[in-house]
Amino acid sequence: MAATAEQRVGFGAFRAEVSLTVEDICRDYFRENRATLKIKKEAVAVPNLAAFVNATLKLSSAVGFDAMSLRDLCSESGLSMGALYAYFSSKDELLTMIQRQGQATVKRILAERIDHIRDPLPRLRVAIRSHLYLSELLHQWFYFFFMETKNLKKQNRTIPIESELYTERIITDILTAGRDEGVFSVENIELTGAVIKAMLQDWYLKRWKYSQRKVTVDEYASFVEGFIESAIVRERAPNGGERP
Amino acid sequence: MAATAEQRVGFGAFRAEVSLTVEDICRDYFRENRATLKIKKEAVAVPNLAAFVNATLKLSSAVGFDAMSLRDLCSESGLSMGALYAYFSSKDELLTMIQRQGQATVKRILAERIDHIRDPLPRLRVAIRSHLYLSELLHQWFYFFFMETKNLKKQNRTIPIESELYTERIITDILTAGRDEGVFSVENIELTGAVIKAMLQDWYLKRWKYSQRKVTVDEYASFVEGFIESAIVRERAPNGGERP
DNA sequence: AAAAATATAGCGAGCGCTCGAAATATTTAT
DNA sequence: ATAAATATTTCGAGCGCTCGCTATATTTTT
Repeated sequence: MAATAEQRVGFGAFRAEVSLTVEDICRDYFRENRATLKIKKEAVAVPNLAAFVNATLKLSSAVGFDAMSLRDLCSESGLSMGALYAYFSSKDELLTMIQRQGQATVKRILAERIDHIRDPLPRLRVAIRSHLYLSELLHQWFYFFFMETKNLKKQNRTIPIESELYTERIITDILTAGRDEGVFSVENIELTGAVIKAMLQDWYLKRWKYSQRKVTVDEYASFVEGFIESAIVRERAPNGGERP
Repeated sequence: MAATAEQRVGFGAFRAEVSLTVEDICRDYFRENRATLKIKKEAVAVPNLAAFVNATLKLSSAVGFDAMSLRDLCSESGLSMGALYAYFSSKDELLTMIQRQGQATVKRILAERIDHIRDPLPRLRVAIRSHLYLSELLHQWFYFFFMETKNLKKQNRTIPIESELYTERIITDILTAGRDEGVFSVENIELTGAVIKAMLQDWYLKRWKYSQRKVTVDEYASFVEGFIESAIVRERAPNGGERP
């Protein structure tokens, strides 16, 4: 019961509320692409898609997408080469699917989380926490986005760039609103947004470091919040960095 | 004359003072490994090593080290497969050489730059600027360090990890000294060091973004300095963020 | 029995790497 | 000084292997 209660705040609450699995993301993909997919039955397709995606994320985080062979991928998935090519017409399509579905999911959830919050300070806090929590929940996806961008074909190169700028834009829009309302003191909004983004990214790029030091995502989130606020918040209330 | 004068401060001055070329780094490598290298004459070996290293950095920043074929590497270098294997016994040895020599060079220059500065605030400033300037000067090397770590064999995996922690340690040691002397107000030194490192890293990981926005390394350095100091410096002098 | 899904053997291409010969530079002999 | 002998460096075609991918046979579902 104590454990359940603890999960009602911070990352635990976030995880419970969004309840997002790889299968969910694959189901979206299946339903959006029913027409063109060779495999017709959802009950068969979705678990198999999830198996391929999970195996891809696992193997390519170990050796990189390029170095991952499709034979290894199939044996990790428990399926065959033939099955793989019934779902994806090429290795590149597999890569593109993971990129597109992942980015779209992240974008959707981020928007859902902050849309209803108006005041700049709480909005900034939720944006920061949501990004960190999402990257914790979908750690392998985030790592994949960053590391495998260079393997994308030209037509898809813009997706991760847009995604990077989209997230940064969320931050800078909040900073602008906060400055206009007089609650933030920000000299250079563009660069402030960039370094906030860098801090958020470090959480999934250096996971080995933080998990070795036993830093939790909630600790990191609180720290980053405090660090940013001490640099940009005009007047701090006595408990400015805390929430009830 | 005006251009020369401008180079006396910031990155221009740094570049002039350290005057570091790829050939210099290759010369170090040649002299340290004279005994085991097949090619004996320095005047022959050093330019050819530099040609291979330059070509490797260029091609692998475009497609990744793994995807770079040795045939492409040779034609980019203007030398043959046979020549390549007279200098490196395997593709992996080429990778290891670039990692080791690069990291050692960075470590050496960083130490040279800060060793003589005692007071925490100026020491922190020089550490931050030196790291940013070095990553600007050796941009391809830094990018290579980060992106190609996963391709290293297990025996060399510890090198980039040590290097990451070494740089972070330089920062956290300064923070600790500054706190002890009462000039810094830092609650969590470990995490503060980690996010400072993240900001330094962003400069070479997102070069496309900053060059597109026409942000210079000196502008970025000044901003990061100011951002960090507004979060950790106890009392700021009226011109606390500026230098004469 | 027909349709849908999966399994497997095999293809051409491109990979890292090797090796004997060719080219070049240096030393020795006359 | 010149030629011969030797040492050093460079070359590139070819080897074995694994890759992404496919054609076809087999199994499972309806």
